[in-house]
Amino acid sequence: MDPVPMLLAMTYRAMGDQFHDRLRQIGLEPLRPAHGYVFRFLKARRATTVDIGQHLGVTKQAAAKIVAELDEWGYVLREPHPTDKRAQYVTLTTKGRDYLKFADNLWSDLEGEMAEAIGQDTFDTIKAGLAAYLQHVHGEDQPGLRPVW
Amino acid sequence: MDPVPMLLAMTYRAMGDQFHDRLRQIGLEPLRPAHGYVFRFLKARRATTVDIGQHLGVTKQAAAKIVAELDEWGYVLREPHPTDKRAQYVTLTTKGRDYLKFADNLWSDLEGEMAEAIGQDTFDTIKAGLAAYLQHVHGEDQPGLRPVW
DNA sequence: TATGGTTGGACAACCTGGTTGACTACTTTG
DNA sequence: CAAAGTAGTCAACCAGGTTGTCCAACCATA
Repeated sequence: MDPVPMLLAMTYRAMGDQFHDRLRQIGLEPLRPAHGYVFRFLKARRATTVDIGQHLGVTKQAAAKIVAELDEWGYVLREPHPTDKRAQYVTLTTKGRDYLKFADNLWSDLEGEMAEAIGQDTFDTIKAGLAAYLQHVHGEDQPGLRPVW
Repeated sequence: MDPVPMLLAMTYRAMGDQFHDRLRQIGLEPLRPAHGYVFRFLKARRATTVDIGQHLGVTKQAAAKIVAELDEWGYVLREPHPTDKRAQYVTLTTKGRDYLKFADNLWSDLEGEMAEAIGQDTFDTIKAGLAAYLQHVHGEDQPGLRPVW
């Protein structure tokens, strides 16, 4: 039997490919995973480019490129920070929120299909088990590990 | 709760980081995941560069680069194909087999720690569940999806 | 058995998503 | 109020892939 990380990677790819294909079928431009992470992050909080880089675990320069793309495509916009003249808050536009909502629905469809294929109990155990493991290794704090230069 | 693919990715990264760190601690050069895939593939069969690319899901050119590295570092060697003068079989050296053995032990250590953290039953269910899901989406054949130009 | 299509491998140019490094403008702190 | 730290940008570079092209060898078939 393959070691768990290989199973994780293969499952991730299998689900990701399906996600991608269905977005394309519907004619929605398939953004990259990092964009999804950003949307999900911005949904819950106001954040600067540096915050986003921190969360993604990449440098602020890399984060800036991603934000610039999303801005250009109309998914986010940058507004001046109320108190810090250097900084900008990045916020989701309506287009961004709609995309996220759509993607979330699609993810739950795919999760549903997975649950159907392997059994709801098994599915639930997987989800809870992985979450518990992450809790165990990371404690409370989110992954963002690497320094943000 | 995060959608399953995010959990998969985060767990993958968490385990991978630990794997990487421990290899470094021991002073073994940490190869990239792709190299591990190649070792595991070569353990079971004799294969050409094209076969490897097929299995990794990358172009034969990309596969050739990886094989060239592994050759240079002494983990594999290329021998003439017995019947096809164009082709070469790529085979693991002793160094390659030792590395794989060591890595496999490390993986099972990490799996053991995961099982301890979340419970053996849960761990077993995750492993079997993911395997079942992959079986369901891919059928018998391994992932190698993209065309090998 | 000659021939035309296919395949393994190599070389080169290029693309993408990241990195480091340096710099400016602003903020925070001692 | 000076010194250290931080948000953001620009630019150069790097790694790991991609296309595109080619040659030599293979294979099917007429």
